[in-house]
Formats: sequence, structure tokens, C-alpha cells
Amino acid sequence: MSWTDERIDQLKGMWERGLTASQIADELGGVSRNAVIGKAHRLGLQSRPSPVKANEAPRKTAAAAPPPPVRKPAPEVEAPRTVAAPVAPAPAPSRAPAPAPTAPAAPAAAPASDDAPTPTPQPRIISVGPGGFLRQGPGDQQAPIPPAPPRRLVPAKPSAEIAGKTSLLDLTERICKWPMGHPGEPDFHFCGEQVNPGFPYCVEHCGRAYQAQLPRGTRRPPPPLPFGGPRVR
DNA sequence: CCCTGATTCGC
DNA sequence: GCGAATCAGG
Repeated sequence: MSWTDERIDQLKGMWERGLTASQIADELGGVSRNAVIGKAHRLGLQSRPSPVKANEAPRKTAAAAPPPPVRKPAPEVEAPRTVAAPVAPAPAPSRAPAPAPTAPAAPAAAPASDDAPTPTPQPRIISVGPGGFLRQGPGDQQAPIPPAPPRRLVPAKPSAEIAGKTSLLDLTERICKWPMGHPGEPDFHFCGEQVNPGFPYCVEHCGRAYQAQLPRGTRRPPPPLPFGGPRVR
């Protein structure tokens, strides 16, 4: 895979939205986590909290000059943002339910007397597809991208139903991918158990996913539930 | 162990 | 420019 403009845009977007390099990597596909990080840096994307780069000059109790394990005389080029200060813990504004008071006045009694053209209320035909997805007609296409982000984007908070559940983004090679519920439902999630090594599911769900191959001619045991069958929870 | 991002360096 | 290998902290 190569870094097409499109893929680079995706990378930028996800990186800025705070997805981890791993997530971005398998979202894009065809690239490794390292590739994503490498590309991000080459693009000059802002670095993010790294576990390995907490502070700058942590001179330990080494009395003598510490042996310079320096691999390379790093170019002194450095941003003027010299925050040599003793890493004061930034006053992290707790994400409390504190509504931004600076929010532009709500359009409560918005004097709509302006010349806004009446948004012709056309009859909308909306149907619900499998899984609860809304079907859109050709004319229902939204503008490709909502106009400039109104405010700082905050990672979507998981809905209450899904809290603590295993979501699509949580899946890795060692997490059971057995779906719980049905796509489109508010509480749809994945099993999330430790995987049965070598399989995409945990031991229990492997038992559900795989049937032993029986010798020809033998009578089939209890038929498994058909996929479209009664919902089992 | 798993994860994370940063950096280096051969290609 | 690319990304595997490596490093190093959580």
C-alpha cells in the first residue's frame, strides 16, 4: 500500500481525533502501526502524549556525567516553545458537565426575521434498512462535510448502553469478536473475552462457531440456530 | 505480557 | 519517503 492523498487525509483526521496509531493502522489497512507513526511524523503532525517522552532532562542521581548513550548528535533544531519549567501539571480542566459559558447565545428567540429562504419542506421518504440504518434517497445526500467544526471536537462519549462493552474499535487479534446483539441496536457490542488462541473467538464462542466434522452418513445432531432465527441474548 | 509513541537508519 | 527494528514508559 502506498500513501495516497486520500489515505493521508484519513491518517491526519484519525490522528487528530486521537485514535492510536494501531487503530489508525488497521483502519487504513495495509500498513503497520510503525508506518502510521512514521508517516505522521513526516507529515509534521503534532506529537501526542507518549509514554516514553514524559519530560526532557531527567538527570538522575548520576553524580558524574552520565555516559552519553547518544546515538547521534541530534540537530539542535528545536521549537522555541521552551517549556523548561519543572513540568507543572497543567491545570487539566476536568471534563465535568460544565457547559461552556462562552457558547454563543442559543437561538432561543432567534429573530428569524432575516432573509433566510424557507427550507422547502419536501416530503421525505425515509425507510429503515437492516440493522436500523436509515436509507437515504439520492436527494437526501447531505453536504459531504459539515461546515467548519463549530467547536473543538471531543471524542464521542460512548452511549450509556454501550458503556463498558467491547466496541468495534476495541477489537484486536486476541479479543473475541463474537457479536452480542445485532448491529444497529444501541447496545450492540462484541464478546470481548480473551480469544481462543488461533481463533477469532473465545473458547465458548468457538464452540458455537465451529461444529465438529462428522463422518459421512452420520445424522446431524441438534441443528444450530439459523442466523436469522430467534434472537438469543 | 500487553499496550503506547519516538527515533533511527537501511532501503 | 518509507517503515521495520528498536527503544522506553505505562
